[in-house]
Amino acid sequence: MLKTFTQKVRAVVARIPRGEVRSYGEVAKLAGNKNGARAVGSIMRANHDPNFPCHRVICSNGKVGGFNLGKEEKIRKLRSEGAKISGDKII
DNA sequence: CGTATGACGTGCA
DNA sequence: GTGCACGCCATAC
Repeated sequence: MLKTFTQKVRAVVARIPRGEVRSYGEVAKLAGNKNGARAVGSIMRANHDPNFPCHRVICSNGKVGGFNLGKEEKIRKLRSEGAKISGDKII
């Protein structure tokens, strides 16, 4: 039973289809807090699960945002899944 | 409980 | 497009 914001966020991010991306704000909204974009970032940063697709969460402006292993690695993963990226921005 | 920090978002110059 | 200030939320101490 998902009741905490963190758990909901994890569930939402886990549902993101391969090759697709979702902004922190969108995830936060789907999780219940439309203004919890920053909280989502904190949760993602705290998560260390390599099996968790936290790399599919980007900024609302199209930027890839950040990543524990470096944004370059994040971009590489997204590209591997079929996402279109120009520089550090999603197309 | 209060403060500081951070993988954000929006508005404005 | 770029840079800065403010607001928002979760977590660590």
